[in-house]
Amino acid sequence: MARWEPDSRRRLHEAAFALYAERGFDSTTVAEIASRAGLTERTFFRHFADKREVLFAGSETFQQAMVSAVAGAPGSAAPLDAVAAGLEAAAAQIPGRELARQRQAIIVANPELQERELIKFASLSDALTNTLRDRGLGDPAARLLAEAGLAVFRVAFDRWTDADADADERDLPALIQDSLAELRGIVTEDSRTAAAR
Amino acid sequence: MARWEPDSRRRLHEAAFALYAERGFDSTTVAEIASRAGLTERTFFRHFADKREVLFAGSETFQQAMVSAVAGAPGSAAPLDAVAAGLEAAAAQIPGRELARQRQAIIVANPELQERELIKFASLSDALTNTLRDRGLGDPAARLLAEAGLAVFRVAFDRWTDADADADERDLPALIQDSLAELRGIVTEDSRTAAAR
DNA sequence: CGGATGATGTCAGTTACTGACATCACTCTA
DNA sequence: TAGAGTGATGTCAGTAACTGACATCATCCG
Repeated sequence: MARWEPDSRRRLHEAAFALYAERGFDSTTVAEIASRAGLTERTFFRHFADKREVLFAGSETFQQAMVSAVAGAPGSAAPLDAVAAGLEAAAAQIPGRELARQRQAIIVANPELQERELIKFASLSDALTNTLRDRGLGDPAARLLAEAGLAVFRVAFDRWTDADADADERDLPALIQDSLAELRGIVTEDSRTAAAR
Repeated sequence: MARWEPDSRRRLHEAAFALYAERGFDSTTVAEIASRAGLTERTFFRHFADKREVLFAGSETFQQAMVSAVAGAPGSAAPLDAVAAGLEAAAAQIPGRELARQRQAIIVANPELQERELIKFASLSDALTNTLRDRGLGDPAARLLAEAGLAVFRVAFDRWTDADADADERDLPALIQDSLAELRGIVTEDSRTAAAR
């Protein structure tokens, strides 16, 4: 028999997520999380930098998927199409809608968690900007496109999680395409029409 | 003689700022701040919600100045001009360049402080979006303009603080105008020119 | 003159997080 | 195959952010 059960990190993650969902983030102590996972508090902090980081565990993978897809898009592809590929690749990293919904509910209920989410998005934006620069984009264009792309993702993601659970809704990739089409519409639209909005 | 020295909050603010600048944010304890201000730790937390909030003390005033100026711009003014007025009014709230520089140095050295700054900007963005909606702007337009306006502010502010201290540089309002002009240029530019950047 | 007020002090407690060291199944090597 | 490493975990003590409850006492107001 192994000295330790093998999946400490996964068990900690599941325990934390469940407790945050049940009692709320603030009312959950790290000691309780560790205890439910059959481990100690000290071990929790060996796997996660802090109490918040549990909810952002997949973020490196997420960022990596996005960046790789953008970098790997054909050189002939338009910048916005490369970004679209990145968004879809990132979306594929997200597990299931119900989990995403629960996670989002935990985050919006707590300002500290919103702060953490904001800095994760900022890091994503930086990485995406650099990747677009590597594709030959100029300085303001790369940053603007990165920000716009992430805005598209956020809009699509919010629609996906806000959708009524009972209705069988469109999936995330489809919503990303929709949102992207809206962005194209707004940007392409001539200025007289835009001013009338 | 008064029972308490009158400016507790100001003294705490000055003490905290000085210590953060000298030793860094992490290496400063609230007990030290309170002690330098001639007060107790408990009193610190009566004036500031947490250790970070000291560095964002003016943010409500800042936001108020910006929102008021945008709301008070003549109804005939173009949305972007109303935003420009807001940015200048907000800039007027900023004390001096040397203080701003020191503050920025403290913040960029610490991720927790960057998180806090991000959420302050998010709040600013929400307020600005709502104000623009009140002026009759549509839904995606208001948000986009708010974000673009704040981006302009950030660019101008960074230039202002990064400028060599010895050279007598342009002031913040002038840099805001410059940055705004660049935004107008990028947005107005026809798409063939933009693609070549 | 006396009670209400409000900013501060005091104190005890909780909890996130850290560093140092011990443990012990497993593995690799001589 | 013995014995030295390795690595994930446990144990323990400590620091510091933050909170709640209650005391104090100059000032203000009736």
